Amino acid sequence: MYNYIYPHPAVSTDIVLFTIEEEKLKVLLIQRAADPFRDHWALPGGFVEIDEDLEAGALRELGEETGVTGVWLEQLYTFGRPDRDPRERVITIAYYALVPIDRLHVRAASDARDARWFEWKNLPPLAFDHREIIDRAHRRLAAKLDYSNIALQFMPSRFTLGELQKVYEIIRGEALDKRNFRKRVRSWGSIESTGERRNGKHRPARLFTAREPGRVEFVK
Amino acid sequence: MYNYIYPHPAVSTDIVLFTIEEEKLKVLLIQRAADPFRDHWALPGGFVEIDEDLEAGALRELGEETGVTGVWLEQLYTFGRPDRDPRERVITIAYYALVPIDRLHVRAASDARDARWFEWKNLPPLAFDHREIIDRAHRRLAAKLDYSNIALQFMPSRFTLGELQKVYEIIRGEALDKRNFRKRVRSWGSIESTGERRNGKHRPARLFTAREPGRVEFVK
DNA sequence: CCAAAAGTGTTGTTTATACACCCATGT
DNA sequence: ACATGGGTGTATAAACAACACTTTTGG
Repeated sequence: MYNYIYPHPAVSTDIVLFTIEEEKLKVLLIQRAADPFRDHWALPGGFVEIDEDLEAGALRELGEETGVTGVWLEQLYTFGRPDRDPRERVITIAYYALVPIDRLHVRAASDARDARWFEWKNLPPLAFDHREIIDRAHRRLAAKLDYSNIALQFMPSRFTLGELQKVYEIIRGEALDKRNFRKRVRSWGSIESTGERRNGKHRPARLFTAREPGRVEFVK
Repeated sequence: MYNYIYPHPAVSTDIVLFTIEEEKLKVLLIQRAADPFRDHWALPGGFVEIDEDLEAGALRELGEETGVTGVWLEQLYTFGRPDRDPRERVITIAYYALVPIDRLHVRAASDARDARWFEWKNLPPLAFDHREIIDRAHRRLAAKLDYSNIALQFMPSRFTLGELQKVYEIIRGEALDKRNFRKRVRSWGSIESTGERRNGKHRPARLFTAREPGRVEFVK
């Protein structure tokens, strides 16, 4: 039992984990096993331990609840409406993270009944204010496409320029010009050709790789 | 006395309040009257009340400690290193705020010995991780000058284009071209000429006013 | 009449956009 | 042979950057 002279809020982290699968932007949700909002879908997350850094807590919860580790993560916003949790005052520091197409080892675990990817365009009713959190994460992600190389976080270690363009088109919801797109990303200087080729059903495409895979930087 | 089964961190807000005075960018600091860091300078802020919205808490603390009210405010970042406060785990949601040159009614109050403006370039040693918070706020402010009309938050209700340009030059630390600057801000559409003129020591300047004074919006 | 800030357009450069055809492979 | 995505350059438009002189007031 822990005692305080003044009331303390609980503090949690929540993670909006995005990936791209089957040409759709998807968000990882877990099904709650306990009240409140039992059986509702919610963001992975949970209470911050008392000696744990916030980002470490977010990564730990993500790992425990979904088995996903080692992803790129950024603090999004802190949500603290007094009534956002019916149990007690809970302030949550929301993070968002991106996971490459090939790094999906999702399993349900701990206090989650189930963990599943949902299309961003077709989310179920969500617990708490998690819908608002996802909306804000999506706006941030879409904005960052314009001025950073964040999209590389969705790519496996080898990828084609066509695949990278597809990521943009899926998130932005509109087609882009192929030649202009290629000029743009190659001017970043943050990817390089491996010399290899991918054999698909058609003409083989050159494979590229990120020079600094974990690093998101501003580009123009 | 408040009891919890699991330990809860304390949660505070801190506010980086900027103004421009005597052609310098300044930050408001309070002198702590109590341990830890007694007599050190620190950001205004304090613990969030249990039923209080985060932004409301930040505004309340700002008012209590400095007498400043009704300013534009934006959430900056949440700082939560486990050892950032020697007393107990304290997670702080940092905000930054801008106050116009003419709206300074600063007084020390409540648990602050004193409240004073410090030049941003010449800050005293600060309590906690407040230096890091100020650095982040300054980076955000400088970045937002490029793609928003945030600088209008520094302006009184009537101002000249020369004064507005000065704000940019002070924060960016470099001179700007007058004609290009004027083209740029007038293309925003968010200021309008009042028809009045300001009589200074020299040729009178036209006075402008913000169309939506409290509103910060993206511009290109 | 001098000092000081206000006010005002044009030109060149860079950046962004629009646009169409041939290529290499698998079936 | 054909369907499919891969690969490439140029011309136009828009945005940005550089730049100098005249005006109006107070002292």
